[in-house]
Amino acid sequence: MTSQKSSSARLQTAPPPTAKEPKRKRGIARVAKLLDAGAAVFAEQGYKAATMTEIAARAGAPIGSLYQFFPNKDVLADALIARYAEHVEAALDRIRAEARELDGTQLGDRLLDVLVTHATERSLALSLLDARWEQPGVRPGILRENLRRRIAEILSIWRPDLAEDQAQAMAVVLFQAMKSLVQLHEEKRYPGKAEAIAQWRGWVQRYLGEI
Amino acid sequence: MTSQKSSSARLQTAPPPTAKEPKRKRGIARVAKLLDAGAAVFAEQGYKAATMTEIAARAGAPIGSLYQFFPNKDVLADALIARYAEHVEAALDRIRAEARELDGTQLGDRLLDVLVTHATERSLALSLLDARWEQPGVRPGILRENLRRRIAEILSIWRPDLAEDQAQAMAVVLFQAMKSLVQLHEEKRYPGKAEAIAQWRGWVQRYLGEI
Amino acid sequence: MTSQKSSSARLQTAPPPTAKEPKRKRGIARVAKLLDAGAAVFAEQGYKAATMTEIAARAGAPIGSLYQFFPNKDVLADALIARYAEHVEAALDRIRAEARELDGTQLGDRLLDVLVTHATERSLALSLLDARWEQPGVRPGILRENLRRRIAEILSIWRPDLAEDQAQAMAVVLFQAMKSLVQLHEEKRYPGKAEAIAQWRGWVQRYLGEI
Amino acid sequence: MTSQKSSSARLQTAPPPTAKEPKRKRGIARVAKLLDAGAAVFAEQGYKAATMTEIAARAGAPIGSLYQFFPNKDVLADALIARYAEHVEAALDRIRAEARELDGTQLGDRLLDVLVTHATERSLALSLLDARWEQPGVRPGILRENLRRRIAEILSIWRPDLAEDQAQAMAVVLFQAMKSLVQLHEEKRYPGKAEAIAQWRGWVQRYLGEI
DNA sequence: AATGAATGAGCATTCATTCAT
DNA sequence: TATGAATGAATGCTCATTCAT
Repeated sequence: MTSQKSSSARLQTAPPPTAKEPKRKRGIARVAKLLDAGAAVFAEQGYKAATMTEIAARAGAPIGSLYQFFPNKDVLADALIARYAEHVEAALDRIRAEARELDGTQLGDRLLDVLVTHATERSLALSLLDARWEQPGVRPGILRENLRRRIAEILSIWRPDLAEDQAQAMAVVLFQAMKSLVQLHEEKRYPGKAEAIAQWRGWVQRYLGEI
Repeated sequence: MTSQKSSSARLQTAPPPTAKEPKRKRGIARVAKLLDAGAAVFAEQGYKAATMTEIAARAGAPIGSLYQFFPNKDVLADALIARYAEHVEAALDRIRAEARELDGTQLGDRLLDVLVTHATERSLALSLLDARWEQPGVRPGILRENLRRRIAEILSIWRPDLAEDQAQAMAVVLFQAMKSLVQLHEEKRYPGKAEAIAQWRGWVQRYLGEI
Repeated sequence: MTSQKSSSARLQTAPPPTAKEPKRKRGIARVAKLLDAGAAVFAEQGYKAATMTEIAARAGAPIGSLYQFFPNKDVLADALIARYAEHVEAALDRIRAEARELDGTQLGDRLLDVLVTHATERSLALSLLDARWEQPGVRPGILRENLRRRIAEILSIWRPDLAEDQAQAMAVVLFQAMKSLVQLHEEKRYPGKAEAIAQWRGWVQRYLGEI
Repeated sequence: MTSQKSSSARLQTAPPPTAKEPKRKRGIARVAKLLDAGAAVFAEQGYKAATMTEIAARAGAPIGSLYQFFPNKDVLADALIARYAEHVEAALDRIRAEARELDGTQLGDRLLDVLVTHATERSLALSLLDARWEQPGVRPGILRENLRRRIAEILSIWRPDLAEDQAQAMAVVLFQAMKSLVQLHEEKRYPGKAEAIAQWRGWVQRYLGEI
């Protein structure tokens, strides 16, 4: 009575659903549109409030198409995280490659830019990196962990004499500062915004300069 | 968000629904319990995922009773914000009263503590102060604005020579730092947590010390 | 991300959903109507094809009401089985009480009547007792097992010298004969129906008479 | 069940969709595989729960290919019935050819074997011959009618002095007994299974022996 | 006034069927 | 002709809110 799918489903655990790679040109464009729409809606409304119907509508796609590629809401969210993670990790890798040649001010700037550029994804970042969402073993937590580790690595390359746990703690601080800057950017308009953002940057630069 | 379909709505503007003030002792206690339950559930699940039924259940109250005092979910959320605002504003007022006698380190500590103490409400704070909740004219934005203004006032009292827009920008930075510390606290457990929190505090103290 | 309900749900396994007992008069009547509608629709269309919407509509109830009492389709089906089981088991108990005084013809007739009377539930029986539906540990299988055991008991009381496994095998045969008679009754109209039903009865009577 | 909304349907009656006869060797093999897969899936899950996608997948064929030969689910089901009917009718024809030389025991055995052999199709038979499915003018009813008529013919040949309506009623009884034996076989495992099956056979043999 | 059953719009998801490639 | 992506109506189920008791 309980779900009972294909007979095999009773024996082997069904494979965890994953995003399907589009094969034809049309599909690739559509998946991109769906991801964009998903990013926008998740960012605006949060995971729970975002509706698959609205995401599909905003992508100009029928609901069935959305489900063709992303068999459920979780998978879509994961795909979004993965896409975002790629950007961010690539950016961090680039910084790492040149870390040795940067001074504190430069490194601070470069790190802060990682999350702040890509205006499109900035507000998604807020959702994705949010510590709430948490469910053990699920993506956002892994992403945060991952990013913090990469930042710590950059710090260790940058100042090889830094103790490992020092680098770790600093990475946490820096990562928080990076997210905070996004928050400062994203809030709609408030007195002192521009100046505050400038101060925040300066603050981070000094934090690294003092090492 | 407010759906409001009472037939009269077409003719006269219906009065905006508001939380009902409890009159008797019994009511006061019940409202407190409902608010506590609401805070807990909103904090755990977020606004959308929180259900009125669970909130009532967790308060040990019948659902009808919940609606007696809070005619809809929005009103409950607003009431939660208001209650939280009271705490926080009171705390800021206390700091303001003694601002003149504090040095940078002390002021930093005191400000940071404002959001971090009250462990119960800490994760609610994250929800409430989140820039994403935004809905034009709705509470969280007003609260943020309000708190930033008060912080600016404290700064002006503390360093009377500070230009007004300087104080304003610093207030934005400090408020962001305060929220960030809550985030650092609230995320479940991650390497470097304790040390990072300590560094964050030190960072804020220095920020104020440098003035 | 996966469902995440009340925080407790993460720790304790959520209690398996069960039918809610109606408390007020209105509810009792409504539940009865819902069960009748469910019986009709399940009987006509089978478990999978039956839709909750149609069941609610046929009971003249809004869908929400259906779910108020039967939190999901499985629970409704289980309740139906339970209701049916009660009738049938009671009928078998009555036969058992007088088994000793019956001759083979009488016992055969009485057993055959158990499933055939209650015209309303006759076609539900076909669904419920159907060996397909099967899913280990789920109701219909348990019901069949149960009924066969009771029939075997009746046989043992009726002819105390019967070996236990003899009684068991005979119970299987008789139970199958009982279900078959329902099938003979339920098929809409076909040549020879009345006479065939009579022969089937006679056949069963002789089967018991020969013991 | 047939939804049929081609625009032409409003003007000319659309020709009822039918299974397409495969022309080439490749097609014949593929159709056979599709039918096998269909039989398996329908048998396991029932008509409604079986999905065209799974049937195609299990046949290793693309879904488009399935629809090439069977323009909708009903047509596939009908084709399955037709294929099954052929087997069974052929088997009955063989019995008819030698009916005159059989005694009751032998005839009973031969008839019972008709549905019980072909283990693969046994559980499909349960689905196909099931009196629910009924939809006016649809295949399973016709098949049942057909089989009963053939059984009646066999009886008339076997005992030429049997009145026609006597043969008819007996055919109904025998056909029911044949289906019941399949049910006894198909139910997974239960105490007394083997012995009950033996008794059922004996019972049918005696039924015919008494004529 | 207090309660909790009743309501139904809305949500995630499935799947028969079509049709562009 | 053969394929499998695309489509959207239909399904099971939830939950804010109302209202009879």
